[in-house]
Amino acid sequence: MTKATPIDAADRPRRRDAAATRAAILASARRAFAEAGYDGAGVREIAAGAGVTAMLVNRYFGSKEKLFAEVIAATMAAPTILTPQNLASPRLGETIARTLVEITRTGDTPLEGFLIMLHSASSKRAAEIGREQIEHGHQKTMASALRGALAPERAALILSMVAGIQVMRQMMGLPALAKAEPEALVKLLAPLFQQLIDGDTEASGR
Amino acid sequence: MTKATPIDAADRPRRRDAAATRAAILASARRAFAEAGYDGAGVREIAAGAGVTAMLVNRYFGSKEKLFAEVIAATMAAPTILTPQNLASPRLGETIARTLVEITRTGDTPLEGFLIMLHSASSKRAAEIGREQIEHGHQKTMASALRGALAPERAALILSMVAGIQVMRQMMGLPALAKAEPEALVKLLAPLFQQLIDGDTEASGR
DNA sequence: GATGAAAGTCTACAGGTGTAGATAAAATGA
DNA sequence: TCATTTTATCTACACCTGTAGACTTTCATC
Repeated sequence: MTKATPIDAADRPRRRDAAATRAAILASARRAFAEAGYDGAGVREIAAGAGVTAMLVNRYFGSKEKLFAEVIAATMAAPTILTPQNLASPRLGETIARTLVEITRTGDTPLEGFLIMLHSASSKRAAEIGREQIEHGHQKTMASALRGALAPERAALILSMVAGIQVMRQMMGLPALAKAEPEALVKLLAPLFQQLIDGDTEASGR
Repeated sequence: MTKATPIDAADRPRRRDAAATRAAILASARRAFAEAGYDGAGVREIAAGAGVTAMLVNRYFGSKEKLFAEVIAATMAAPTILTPQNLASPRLGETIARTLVEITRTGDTPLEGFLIMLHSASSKRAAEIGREQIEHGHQKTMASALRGALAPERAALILSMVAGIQVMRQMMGLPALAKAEPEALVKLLAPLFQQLIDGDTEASGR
């Protein structure tokens, strides 16, 4: 046998380097959390993925909870489809839809933070950490960029739709979505997103 | 203090009744799974909620996994907002939106099956059970009731939106949604659902 | 009232969890 | 080359998990 099941550059007996080890643990944790959620991913498993021992994880991050918080913060900070500059695009609805469909098809990383959060939402503490990050990292940013009434609600609904699609397509693997023609989904979703972005119609009229 | 924390009719030393005990366990399990998910809810906890011992749970249901499957089947079978007869309504979009908003506000039971599934989606086995139920209990029913092209995809997207709102409003507790004016959310959501129901616009035009 | 079956509980096990403290190995300084 | 500090591991501990087998209590029927 070669080794255990190491990740990336962790297969060679990495030279003692605190920063690199920390990064390796963070990367392994990110992957493990995305796959199994907060409760499902064990510290020993995360450590093994980074090529170290479980105890080192706590030594670097204090506790599993703090490690999770840092992973969430890191993944949420990465640029996603929901960046402010994207909000300037004219056909933003289609952009969001297309990116979302593509990401949920390939399981790409830009929305990994969201996925981790969804997988971990059953844990109360993890949900709390995730909500904080979503609220400050996405919802408020989007809301301030949207014009018109009910901006916070509209922003939150956009995030809800993203979350819903991720749940059904990536987590549940609902065949109708998982095997759907990507372009067809984009055509269906684009006007929905656009509608929430514009916030037109009877949003003001009572 | 009265007793421990029993449920419903389990506070009085229930007369020995297999059917009633089974039902009590099922009810307790339903509540526990909805709150903590498959992994989060323990057999002992479920049993305590029904006023029995953990071993009795396995005696009645074989295993935790089988108990979960039965809970899911029961909650999914209950009538929800997504029933076929509702699909005949003219302003169905608004009906769905209003019901969804109301249910996610009060935490009412009609969508509890969905909530359980979302909380349990991190467990692979639980997700598999849930997907099967969703697919056959909702998605296919809806799809066959929808007219026009891409019916399966549109049905799945409606379910995705329901799931997304539940996640953000009930599980994450995103303030912008949790504290939003119900009627405002309905006004925002109704046209989105209606659009997926009608399936009009450029769905056919390429 | 005794008997047999049903309903429920007790004890226990093997495995897993996160984490604390002491210990070993490697790198860096003198 | 020796000493010191950093980096990483070993051992261990409480606790919790789902579940199996033996045991005790209650009920219904003869």
